Amino acid sequence: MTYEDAFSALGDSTRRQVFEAVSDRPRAVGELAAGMPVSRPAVSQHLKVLSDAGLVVCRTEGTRRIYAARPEGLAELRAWLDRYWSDVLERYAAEVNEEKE
Amino acid sequence: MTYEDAFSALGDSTRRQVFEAVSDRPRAVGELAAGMPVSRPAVSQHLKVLSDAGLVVCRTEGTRRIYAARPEGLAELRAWLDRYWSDVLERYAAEVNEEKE
DNA sequence: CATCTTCGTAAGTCATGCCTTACGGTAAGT
DNA sequence: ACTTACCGTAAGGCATGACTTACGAAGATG
Repeated sequence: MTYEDAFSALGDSTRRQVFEAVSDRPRAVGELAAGMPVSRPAVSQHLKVLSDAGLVVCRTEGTRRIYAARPEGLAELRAWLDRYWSDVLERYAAEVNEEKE
Repeated sequence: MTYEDAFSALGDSTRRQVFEAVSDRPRAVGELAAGMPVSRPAVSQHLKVLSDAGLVVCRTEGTRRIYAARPEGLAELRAWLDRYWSDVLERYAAEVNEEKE
């Protein structure tokens, strides 16, 4: 939902791995778990966190759940980071100027 | 150092708060701890993590350690996110096209 | 209808890491 | 030199959360 949720969600290494896998292309839960060192339920739980953070979406296909990356989720994070980055640069420049006086 | 370190570091809520405080303007450790609900050593430990991740830098001023945000750290994260975002968009567009066939 | 596949959730275990108190070290002031 | 201010680190307690196994639900298959 917010950039904070995105940071918290992507803060975990395994969860980043899951997110990168579904970013490559949409995948089912079992397919994701097959390429990872953790169990399928663990992947399911990670997907729930990513979903709550608005980073992935899910569609049902028979008995399978296909998860895909949600571009808007990354966009929020990107927007925040862009604004924050320019703020930091501004204040950084101001600091350097003060230093010179 | 890498974008992964940045994500891990900013994944914690308290640490984000510390980082945002030093982004506003450079501050000493005690000054940071004064405006936060945790102890000074806790802030010190968070600053170490942020420093290892390349997100903050430190200069000594008498007995005080002044911490400041490091723009390059955010830049790395931003660069990764930009590239990653465009990749996701590409693949997302490709998915939509396949869906239409 | 029976079975198999695929998955989410519950319950419990266990490790990660966040926080605290205690201590030592360096620099400035008197 | 002694005291004070400021900080990093060590050690330990403790909560959060990541992981596992077990179970039940929903759809496909025969």
